[in-house]
Amino acid sequence: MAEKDDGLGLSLSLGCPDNNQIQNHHPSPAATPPPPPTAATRFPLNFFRSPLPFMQQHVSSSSDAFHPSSTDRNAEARSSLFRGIDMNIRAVSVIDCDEEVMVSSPNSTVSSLSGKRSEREDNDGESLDLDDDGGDGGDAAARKKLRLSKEQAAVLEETFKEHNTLNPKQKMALAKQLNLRARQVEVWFQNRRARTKLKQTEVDCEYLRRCCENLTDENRRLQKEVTELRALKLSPQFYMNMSPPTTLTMCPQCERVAVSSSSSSAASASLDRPTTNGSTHHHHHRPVPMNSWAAVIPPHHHRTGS
DNA sequence: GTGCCCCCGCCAGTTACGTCA
DNA sequence: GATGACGTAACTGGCGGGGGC
Repeated sequence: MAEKDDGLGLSLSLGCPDNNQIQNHHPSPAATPPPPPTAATRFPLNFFRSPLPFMQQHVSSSSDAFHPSSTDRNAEARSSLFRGIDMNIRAVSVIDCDEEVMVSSPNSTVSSLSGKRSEREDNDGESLDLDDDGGDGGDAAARKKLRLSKEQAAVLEETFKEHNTLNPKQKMALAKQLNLRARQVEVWFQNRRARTKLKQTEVDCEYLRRCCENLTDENRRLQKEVTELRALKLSPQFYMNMSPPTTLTMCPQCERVAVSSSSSSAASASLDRPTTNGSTHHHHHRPVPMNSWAAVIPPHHHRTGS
């Protein structure tokens, strides 16, 4: 499938994953304000998650500020016990919307009515009766799909950019504004989050693939270098006059290893990853060579202090 | 304090419908 | 008009968290 704008404003266009790009591509939700609505960033992938799975943090709590009070939830739950049934199953709602039925027969033949699902259904009063033409009987009409209008989709998108989750009040308000049912708004947000996550996964995969390629190249280069050095082992004079082609350096603070080379693209070999807060690792002011060239380093540089 | 139950929101996976080439 | 691919609305089942008892 050809790469195209999917309406999410997402693409798989990744540059070389150097630190800058990593930073730019995976901005921290906390540190980075929502980007301007350009084509590429209209709906930022990292709206609610870290760049890669191994850096992913639990995000569902990010919307805790919007979570309803228990009073609201219980009130809604109580009232929902007596509410109607979703438009898509009204045609088969041959059972009474009786609290006792709902509770005691959670696994009735009408699976859509089971348990919390039925209780969750909301007939928001003023919302559209989307199955108005329905009632045409038969299970074939059980699910009727609605295509959201462009205006509705646009409002939902705008709202999603502000919060990727909604509390019940926000959901109800939005549903009322769009003349939809709250359940539809809820479903839209769930699907939207899923789409965002899927896209982010694709981006992550692409990023990791490029990292793998770069490391493979670097490994190949180093193997070649080893071979060359071994070949030169018998000519120490040449060896001594040779400038070090590659230096493995280690941060004395965190003992991370980085590769720098005067002859290679050092950025491609960096092993630093962006941190979860979007900042890169602290600067390595005094890299400590780790390879054979490290012989020139005074011994005290390697003290660990313990 | 703890355990149980209920309710809720969310997610992953799936189904089914609408659209388009 | 039939068909397959694709996007997406809607559904299902499970899980974890919060609150009440």
